[in-house]
Amino acid sequence: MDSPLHLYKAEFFKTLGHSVRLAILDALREGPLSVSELQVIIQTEQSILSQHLAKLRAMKFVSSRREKTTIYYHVHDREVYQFLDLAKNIYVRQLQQSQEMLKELMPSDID
Amino acid sequence: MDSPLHLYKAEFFKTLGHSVRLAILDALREGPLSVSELQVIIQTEQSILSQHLAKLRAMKFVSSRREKTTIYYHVHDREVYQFLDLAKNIYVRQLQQSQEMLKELMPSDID
DNA sequence: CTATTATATTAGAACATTCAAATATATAAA
DNA sequence: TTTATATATTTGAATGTTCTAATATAATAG
Repeated sequence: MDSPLHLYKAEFFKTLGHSVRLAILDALREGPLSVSELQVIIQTEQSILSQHLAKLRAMKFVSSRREKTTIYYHVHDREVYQFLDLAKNIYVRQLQQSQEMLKELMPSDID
Repeated sequence: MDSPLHLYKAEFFKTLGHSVRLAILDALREGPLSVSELQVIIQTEQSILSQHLAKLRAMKFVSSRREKTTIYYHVHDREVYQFLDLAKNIYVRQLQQSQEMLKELMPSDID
């Protein structure tokens, strides 16, 4: 049951399971950005950003190329955006459902 | 940057980031199954299975209904399968790429 | 060479997740 | 009731992840 492939799949999703890493992928939607450009957008410590980039690199979500001292990152396989958008459909529905449950509970009194 | 929605997205992916939970979703592809049926398929401790089912329930990936003493689980939103299949395309390509890199390194000698 | 800029890596503390075992709950049958 | 069966929850130890701070590397300019 816990075949290497199952474990790999789990790693794939774990890699996406962090808000900073999702923010990085979002930021790279329109094209490559350097680490310092990402730093401005994502508003996070240099070393934290680098660590998260390392995880995305390890899982081949992103690749980098150097230009003088600047390193530019880009998304390796643009299909991830289709994938992230499909995910969005699903979790938006999940959230809406929670909302509806809340509304059903709320309207009368708070108890 | 770390808005509640960003954090929710991350939780969504984290929930998928475990081989047992992925195996549960896979097992439920063809329709509902009881916990004991899942236990046979996934070959895991009762309490561990229950704990993972709880996480999938919390994130609304699955719902359950009771029939006498048996509890049947089903996938809440079948679009997750489209989504999981898209994910598969992506990580299979990622794996292939790693394979190619390995082959490029191997053929000559081991050093 | 040395200093500077950009980025990466490492080490350890803080925090979160998972697992295993024990216990709890819910239903039905006897 | 009591017992049996199916599943869920709780607790603490083991393990894994993230963050912070410090240090390392790589390229260039001076």
